Amino acid sequence: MSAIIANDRAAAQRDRILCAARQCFIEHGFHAASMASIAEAADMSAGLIYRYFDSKNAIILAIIERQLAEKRADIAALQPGADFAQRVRDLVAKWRGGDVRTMNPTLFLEMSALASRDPQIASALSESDRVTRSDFATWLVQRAASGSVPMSAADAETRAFALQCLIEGLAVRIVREPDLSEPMLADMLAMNLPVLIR
Amino acid sequence: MSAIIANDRAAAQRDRILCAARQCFIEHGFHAASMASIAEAADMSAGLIYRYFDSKNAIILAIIERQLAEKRADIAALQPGADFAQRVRDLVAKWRGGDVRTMNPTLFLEMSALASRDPQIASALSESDRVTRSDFATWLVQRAASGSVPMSAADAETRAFALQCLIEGLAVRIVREPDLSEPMLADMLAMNLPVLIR
Amino acid sequence: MSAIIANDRAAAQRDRILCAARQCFIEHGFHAASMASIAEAADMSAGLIYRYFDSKNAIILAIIERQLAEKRADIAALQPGADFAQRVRDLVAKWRGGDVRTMNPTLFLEMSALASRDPQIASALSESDRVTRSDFATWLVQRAASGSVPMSAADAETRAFALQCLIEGLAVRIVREPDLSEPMLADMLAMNLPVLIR
Amino acid sequence: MSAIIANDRAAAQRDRILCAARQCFIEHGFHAASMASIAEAADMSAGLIYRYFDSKNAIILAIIERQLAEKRADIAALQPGADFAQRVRDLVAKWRGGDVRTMNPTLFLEMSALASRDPQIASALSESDRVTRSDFATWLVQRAASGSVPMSAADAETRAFALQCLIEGLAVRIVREPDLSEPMLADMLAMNLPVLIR
DNA sequence: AATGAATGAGCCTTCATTCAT
DNA sequence: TATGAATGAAGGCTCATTCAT
Repeated sequence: MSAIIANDRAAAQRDRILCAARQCFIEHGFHAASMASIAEAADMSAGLIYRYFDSKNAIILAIIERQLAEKRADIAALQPGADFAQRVRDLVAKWRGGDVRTMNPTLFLEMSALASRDPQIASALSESDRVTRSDFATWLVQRAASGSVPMSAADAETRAFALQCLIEGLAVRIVREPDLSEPMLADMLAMNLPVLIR
Repeated sequence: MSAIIANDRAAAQRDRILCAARQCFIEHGFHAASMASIAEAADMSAGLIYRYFDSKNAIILAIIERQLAEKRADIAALQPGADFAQRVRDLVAKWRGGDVRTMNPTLFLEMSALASRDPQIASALSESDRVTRSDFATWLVQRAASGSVPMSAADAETRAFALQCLIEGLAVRIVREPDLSEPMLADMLAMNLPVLIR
Repeated sequence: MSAIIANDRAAAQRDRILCAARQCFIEHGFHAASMASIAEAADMSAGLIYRYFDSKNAIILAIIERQLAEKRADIAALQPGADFAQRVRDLVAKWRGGDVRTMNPTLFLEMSALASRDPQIASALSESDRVTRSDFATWLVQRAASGSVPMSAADAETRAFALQCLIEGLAVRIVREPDLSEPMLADMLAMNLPVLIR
Repeated sequence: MSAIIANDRAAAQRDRILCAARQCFIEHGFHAASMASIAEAADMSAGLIYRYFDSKNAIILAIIERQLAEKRADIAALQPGADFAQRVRDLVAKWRGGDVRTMNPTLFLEMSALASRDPQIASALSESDRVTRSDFATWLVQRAASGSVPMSAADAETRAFALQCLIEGLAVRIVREPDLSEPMLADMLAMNLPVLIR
């Protein structure tokens, strides 16, 4: 049992570090955030971090993996009858509000940029995105099945793909134009979501 | 005329530096690309770069500004009858092909991420995006006017906004899933573009 | 107590750095002395210095402040009956002998030159000099009071001023003519000091 | 004759450079003044300076030598009956006024500090000071001879030495306390000069 | 488990100096 | 004679990482 306690402690420490790192990465970017700043944010010594992570890069990787896991969990939790448009609007609101638990758009962009340089990150992201899209397509098919008009798997995949583009494009927009007109955003979603998810 | 030659040389040097920097930034990211690596790519000494740019930051800024100018020029060159879907497909093809002249998707992501930390970059990007959207909306209105169904300015703006999201989301996709299924991409565009630009 | 030890260590490190820096500054001048050379003289890595001082400039400032404090302490320790002429001769002997604890004449000149460029140093020096002069004038008044002929405050200040000039001029001399004739120096002091301090 | 013209031109160029360098050295110090700044102040290209001087160090040396020559000329021009106290007051006034032609006090301090590092400069300064002192002692002897009380050579030398200390000490004072009380300065000179030069 | 002192490599930048023109 | 582009060597400083305690 002491092993479990120890493990729990280790997990908690890792978590403290990852949360602190996330904050620092969002604020300064992966490269500009120093281990010292992460240590300070995690309220521990810089040296201690290396007991839980091999390197700064390992922290980045862990953050990315955790992010992907959360995304997948979100989709798995989708109810067939969910009001998807509302969920997207909520998501964007969280982005704009700087919510701590949701994927941070700036971090999302940096993570993505990193993928074109680090093969490990690249395959993690592309695999995750494929799975996510597939999960979501399944959800679309089931939702359609419960309605009057069924949807083919291929059609669902294409729509899932379009939604990925739209939502991620929205993330880019939020970062580049933080004070984007709210009504235009709502109009845009109202115009596109019904077409896409039916 | 010797002044022109001199100016030409200076302009050529600046250009050499910017191209080299672009390559380095794409390969390693803004922060990880060292002035030394840029100098090597530009085939000159590191010190010489400072005759043409005040700092590494100034180079980043110059690249961003040039990128924005090109984007705007592209939109200004749009013909009313242009086959927009085709153009988007071409654009994506260029992204995938690593075209040197088009906006590089990875660079685009880093630039965007940078905006959430550097106010100067932030305002440059948000201003540029606003202008671009407005220009494109104008193009949409004119195009619609030449057809049977006119389009309100507000509607056009919303559509332009949606297109920004779609295209930039596509850029994200290309970076994260470089070997995305080509047909799915075509299907997606075929499904969405007609709705958006009419 | 471990805190005290830690603080002691930090203070000792700061001291090591300041001593090393002093040596380097004397040998090469403020500007020509590199952080690397200071680090080597202090037998530590260059990076470590920055744990104890914010910048090279901060080191210069610390050295200056320490120097000023010591000067003031010296004057404060002056006994009313002190043989001042002897003290000046001792001082000059220390200068010539390259004593490590006394104000180094070369450093004194560089510090002074620096004052005409750095406002912070300028005000530190001018303030210190004013205080030093005032302290010394007080000493002169008291000394005169214990004798038969009292001395006015203004008179004392003027004499203190003259002594500053004389001693600092002597410092300049020692630097510019290191092998100045010892007897002439003694004669000069014998001729002037009695007039000045009475 | 064209050779003479050429030489004149060369001399004029050297002079332009030295004046510019002097300004820069005063403003920024020997080390901090860049060749580029000197070139700009001399209104010529940086490269051209190297046609007239071997190196930055050579410029420093030339300035020092010129300074020494001027000092000696000043003393040689002293009239036996000159009001020396007045001359010293004038000198100090020029220092405070930032006169361009007189020896600049800050430069004087830097030059002196340099002497403890560069043997060439060291010997130039010490030789010059010795000669200057001797010249001035001769002047003192002659002046005394024209009065009622003759002065021995040794006595004159000691007094000349004392004056060097006093005046150079004054230079230090002016640099360190630019807004020194004018009356105190006058009092000090009135108290000391009569004793020294008789 | 935890600290934080210490290192060393590397970064951006400056600048004296050279040289083709 | 004159320019100014170009170089290369430092220089000050930061920071990921290690290690004695």
